[in-house]
Amino acid sequence: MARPNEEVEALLQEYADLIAITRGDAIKARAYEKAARAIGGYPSDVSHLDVKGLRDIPGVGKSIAEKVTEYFRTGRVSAVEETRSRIPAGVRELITIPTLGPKKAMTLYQDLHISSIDELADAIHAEKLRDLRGFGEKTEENILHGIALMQQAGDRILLNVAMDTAEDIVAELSRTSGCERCAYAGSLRRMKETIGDIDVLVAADRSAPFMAALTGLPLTAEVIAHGGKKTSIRTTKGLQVDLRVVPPDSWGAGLQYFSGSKAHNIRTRTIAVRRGLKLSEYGLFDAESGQQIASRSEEEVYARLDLPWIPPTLREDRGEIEAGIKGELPALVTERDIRGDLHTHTDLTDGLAPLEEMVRAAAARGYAYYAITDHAPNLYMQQMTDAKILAQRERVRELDGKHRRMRLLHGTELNIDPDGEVDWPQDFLEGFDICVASVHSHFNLSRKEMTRRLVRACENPHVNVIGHPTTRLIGKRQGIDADWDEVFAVCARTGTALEVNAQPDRLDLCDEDILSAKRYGVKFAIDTDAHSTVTLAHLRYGVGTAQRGWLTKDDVINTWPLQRLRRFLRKERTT
DNA sequence: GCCGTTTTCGGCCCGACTGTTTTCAGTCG
Repeated sequence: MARPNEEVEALLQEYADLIAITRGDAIKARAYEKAARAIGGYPSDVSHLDVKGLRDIPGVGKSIAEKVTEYFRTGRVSAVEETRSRIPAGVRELITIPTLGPKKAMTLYQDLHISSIDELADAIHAEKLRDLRGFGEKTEENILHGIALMQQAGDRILLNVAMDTAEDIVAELSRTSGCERCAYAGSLRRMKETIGDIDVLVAADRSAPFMAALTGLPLTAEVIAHGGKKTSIRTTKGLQVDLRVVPPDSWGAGLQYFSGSKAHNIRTRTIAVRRGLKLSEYGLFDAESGQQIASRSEEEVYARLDLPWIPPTLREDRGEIEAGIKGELPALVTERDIRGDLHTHTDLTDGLAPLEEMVRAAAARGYAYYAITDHAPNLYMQQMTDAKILAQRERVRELDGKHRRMRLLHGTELNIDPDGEVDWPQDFLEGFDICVASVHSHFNLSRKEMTRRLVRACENPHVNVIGHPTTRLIGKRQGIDADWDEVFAVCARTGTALEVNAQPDRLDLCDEDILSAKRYGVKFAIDTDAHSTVTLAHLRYGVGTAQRGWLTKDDVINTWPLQRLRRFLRKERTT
């Protein structure tokens, strides 16, 4: 997707943050935030637009359009530079700590000259915050907890950020002459939820041109190591990329080796050793004679170990070797199996694109059906009303089947309140084709209360899918605490699907929870929760996560034909 | 800063919760 849009989004968001931190006009800050989001979700490349074209984007007026063109003309925006010079970058970093906002960050900077997360942690431990107005014991505790949460994610970055960079690099190296094969490997190929560094593999006779191509990329900020077999760089975003070049006839062995996981590779190497073989990144060899037995493709390497090819998303030593030996590997769900998205938003609530645009973009993805599920009234900021949702339903019915014969489902994303109740009474819910229900508040109930809350939502005859079930935000918020075994059992019993939310900072349920839930016979919905046409493409991350949870097509309700899906959506209600 | 007009200024997503205060500021969804 258009990278320039993301650059501008980040820049405008930064400016909005800086305005908020410097106690500037809050409404102005919000205007920049809104424009940032609009440009981030804008479906075509904004670097090709002039001021007039930019102003056609909702939320972008004269001032912001001029800043955007200034950015593409000069690589910088003077107004942003000016504000940056007054506020160290570390102060902005402070507001990424959950519960710490712009006001507190500015107080910390002005009164204690704190301008980094480390300095803040030190200051708390030295009890320097005690005298600050607005800061108390609990605040210190919350900040430290927030910092701990962020450190748990460590230096790892979200899947989509790594994927964008990796795909750029692979595309670039593939164009380099002499390239026989090129792919990313490592945890990215296994679709782990966060990525430490990017591994890229090239098959070629000569390595030098590829090493040079990598170190010469515009995104390369620093060369960490530069050799004949391996080169490591750090990107401008601080992400490490390791490139390895192997001879073409070692491609399969190299890809297998560098895809990992470590635990999986230990198992495959042990199997090799037991057979008098040796497995390395260069191939499978006879241990005694050193004769090369297999190496050209992954399939060939696995086959000589009497294993079927194992999909990378399963390679975690979580039973895939045993399943492979028995010929019981699951036929994993793929992106192509998905017939429709069942959780999406429009600009009627907090989405960016109007209904028609979302529908058109969904149809372009080849979906057979598509659900629109805007927020329900209890999420107050969304200002939903009965009249608005019913008017939307009329328009959905009009558009049904009009784009590539794609069928439309009219739904909503309900809010599960602390008692497990949802926004609308049963007779009103009856009018929806599908209801997703999610937790959006009261994250800190006791385990018992939270379990009861989710169980009651599942028992609601109109609730079809529990959206982002744990509500975790990777690196930001821990998931809610519930007796998940009980919840999974109730989901299976009531015919309530659990969502695999594909937003890269959610991936919720996560792979391990999916594995647990599947044992109870739960069904799943892989949804994007898209708020723009662009993010419909995040589906792949949901599919990757589902694969890591060993899901097959049959486990996932939105791979089913519409008729079967509709039967599922009726739950136990008899009609 | 943007938008949409009753075209040139007034409104802009609203309410809950938390922790700090002693009546409310800050953060979040």
